[in-house]
Amino acid sequence: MRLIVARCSAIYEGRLASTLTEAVRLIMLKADGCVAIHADSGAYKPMNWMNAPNVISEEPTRLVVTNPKGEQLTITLHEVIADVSYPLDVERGLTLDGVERDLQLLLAEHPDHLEDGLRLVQREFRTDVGPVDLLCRDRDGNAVAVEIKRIGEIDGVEQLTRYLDRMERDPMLTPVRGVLAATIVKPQARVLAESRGIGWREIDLAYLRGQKDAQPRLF
Amino acid sequence: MRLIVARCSAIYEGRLASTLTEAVRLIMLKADGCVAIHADSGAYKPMNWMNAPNVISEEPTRLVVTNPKGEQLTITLHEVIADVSYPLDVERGLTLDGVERDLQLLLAEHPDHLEDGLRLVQREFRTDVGPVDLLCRDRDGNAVAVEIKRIGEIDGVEQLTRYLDRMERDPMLTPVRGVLAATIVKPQARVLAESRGIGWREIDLAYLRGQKDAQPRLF
DNA sequence: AGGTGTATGTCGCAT
DNA sequence: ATGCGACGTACACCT
Repeated sequence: MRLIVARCSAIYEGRLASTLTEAVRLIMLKADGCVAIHADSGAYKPMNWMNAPNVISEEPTRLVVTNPKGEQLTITLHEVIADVSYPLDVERGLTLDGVERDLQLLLAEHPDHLEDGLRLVQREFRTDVGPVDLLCRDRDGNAVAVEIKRIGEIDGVEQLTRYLDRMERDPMLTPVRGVLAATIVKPQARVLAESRGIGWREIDLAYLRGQKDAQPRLF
Repeated sequence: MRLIVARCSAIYEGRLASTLTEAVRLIMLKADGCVAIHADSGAYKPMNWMNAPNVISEEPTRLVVTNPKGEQLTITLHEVIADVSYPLDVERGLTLDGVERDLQLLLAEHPDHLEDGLRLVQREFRTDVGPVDLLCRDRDGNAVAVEIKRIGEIDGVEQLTRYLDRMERDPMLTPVRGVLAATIVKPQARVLAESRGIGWREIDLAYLRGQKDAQPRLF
């Protein structure tokens, strides 16, 4: 990891064009060839950046970064204030918990949390427009397709609509109902879902976890 | 901008939970209170981060970052290799060129570039499933909904279809035609649009810009 | 390599 | 603040 603090300007030309006027900023050059120009605000997004792989050409007052797609970032160094390098460890240590996959596994274990009497048939049921998160049967034996999102938005309703459209054509499945399940279902997604006869349900992740923890003790 | 290179571990608890095992990484502390932990790969995304505003509590071997939403990042410092600070300039210098907003403003000024006799009624016309980029009337006085994209893909057709579906129900608007406008309209988007009776049009951004520059000289 | 779906997305702009 | 759409989205995973 090489860190350059410099008064610099920059031009990016690629998917769009941008110019960055002269100011003191941090330039990060990572071991994999990534380059990022950071200002003193905004943790996530650099002012300009180039993802690996890149070819970096270093001249006395310029850094020219080019990638195979033909995008180019040209950094002009007007005054270098610091230029230091440190070897960092190769990364392997990040684990996440609480993403959509976790929701899916929990609901697969407790489909009745969505609707009384619901039974799981298959997780990741394949259609030719993509996999449905959960295929279930309700208490009457009718098919129910469940689309799971961390946050339920219009996209999720569209996705589920495409699945339902395909599944309705399968005589083994039709009629199929759809349910959008998410920790939060946004208002516009509710409106769209309802207008299409699709159900929606907000999931209490903590409660579901409680169920999971409690279950083994019951037997 | 404070830069700490340290052998560290971290725990994030917020929208989800994550743990980061011990390794040498860069910790960025920005002037606005943002914090990011960067590994030596991936220009864009830190391993962990906290966006402003934050409260940062510094102890001898720990940094605890808390935001008003209750999210928390706890960084344990096992060995500090470097800890330096630099004052950076306040940022003001980034300009972009060629994005959707430009297209929208230009087409709002020159709706007739889309179709002869087209007049603008409203930009960002609101429906309950989101705003339509341009609401226009054609030479016969019928409503035309225009969805603008930099690159026209299937998503744009889906979006416009949703708007049209809602707008058709409004007696003040119906019948409504749809037009997808983009600098490039991809083949699949053309096919889907046509199959739904939606028009599409490729926009010459340079020509539109010329129009804009030329216009004042005409009067 | 290209397409699809997720994201602690972030960011800007609207109500 | 919340809602919503765009983004040089990035990124992982699949065919």
